[in-house]
Amino acid sequence: MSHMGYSCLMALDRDHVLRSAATLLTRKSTATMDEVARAAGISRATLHRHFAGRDALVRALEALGIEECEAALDAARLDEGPATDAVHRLVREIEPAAGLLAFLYTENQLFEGEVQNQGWTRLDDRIAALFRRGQQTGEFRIDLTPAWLTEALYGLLASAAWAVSEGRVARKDFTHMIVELLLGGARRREES
Amino acid sequence: MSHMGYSCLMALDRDHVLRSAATLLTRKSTATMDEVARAAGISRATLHRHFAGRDALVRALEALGIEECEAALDAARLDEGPATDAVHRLVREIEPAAGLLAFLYTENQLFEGEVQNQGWTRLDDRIAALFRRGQQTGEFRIDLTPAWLTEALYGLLASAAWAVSEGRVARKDFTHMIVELLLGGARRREES
DNA sequence: CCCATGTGAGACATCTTTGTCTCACAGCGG
DNA sequence: CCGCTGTGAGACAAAGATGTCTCACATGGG
Repeated sequence: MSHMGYSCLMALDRDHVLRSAATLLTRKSTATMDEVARAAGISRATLHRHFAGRDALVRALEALGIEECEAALDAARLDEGPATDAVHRLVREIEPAAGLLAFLYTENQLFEGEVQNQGWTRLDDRIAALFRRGQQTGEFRIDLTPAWLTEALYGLLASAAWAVSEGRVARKDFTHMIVELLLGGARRREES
Repeated sequence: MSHMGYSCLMALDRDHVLRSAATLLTRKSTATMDEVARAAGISRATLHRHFAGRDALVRALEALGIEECEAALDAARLDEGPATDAVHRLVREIEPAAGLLAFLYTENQLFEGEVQNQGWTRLDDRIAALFRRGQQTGEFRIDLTPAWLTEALYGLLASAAWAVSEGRVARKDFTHMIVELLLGGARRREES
């Protein structure tokens, strides 16, 4: 059966292409289809055989980003233990996807009018639920809304991804910087 | 003298065009020159008479953004009083420019290779200096570098600007949300 | 009134990107 | 060896944005 060989190879290639595209577009969000193809080591024709067009590619990247985020959220076990620890696990798990996430986050600013991908709202809800849980257990303050904390998390992830890629901060500090700022803020804690 | 009438009108128009463009590009960063012109109530030809091309327009917007930030930093008197209060004043003063800033912040991610506008590094330095001062006075923790805090401030400003423009958070909470998260974090303070 | 200046409308060529198509070639299985 | 499949290279037209130019018009000052 040629079908099996076909679909397997295509699937592998498709995933490889997708990840190459993610890496490239993370750095240069305006990269052309030709550049994307070149970065994946294939020709533009073959790239078009995988993804009908640029829109399809971006939507596939969106699906990949959502998928990786969902996986990160699952791995972080947001429902278990103190919300504080859950946030820490979340950031640690989501770090590898931060670059892609930053690309999609800014990309989505253009889709203002269009339909919001259901996957994002689902992610938003899961993350916001974590913050809400932290508020209910008394770990988090209640004057900052879960929606804002979720948005802020995205912003910090994007900022940190860019800052790391430009060498302004060390990659190894990624999780620590985000978690500490998000949870603890810049103000020095009083010794208790 | 036709020169005076000319330059005065042009200067007024130019500023008006620039602010219209800022408003539009803040919402839709890929707006076309024609849309920019239409938004400013002028024709594409006239827009071209003010700004040689799209690059020139973006660079003028960059200059405007830098100028407004500098003004905000001046108005915030970063050197006076507790650093905590200075951060608060800074965010309050910079709020009107947050949308433009968000546009330029993401736009700058594309200029990775090119020369970094000296104006940005100057702003970065002034803001980082504020955080460093706060660390020296013992107000701020020292395990978060001034560079990261500066970057995080940009990220939070952009996130908040987008969240407000999409109605996910209330505009009146803008300053409070950013300042409280940046300084205090999400974790609830122990009652002292 | 007349003219200079700035403007709007639109035509136009150019450039870039995109999407489609064709053709030749390499690899692999039968 | 033959044929099938996927690929690369390139040509091609279409679309969109940009930059330039011309021309008619309005307006305001001399």
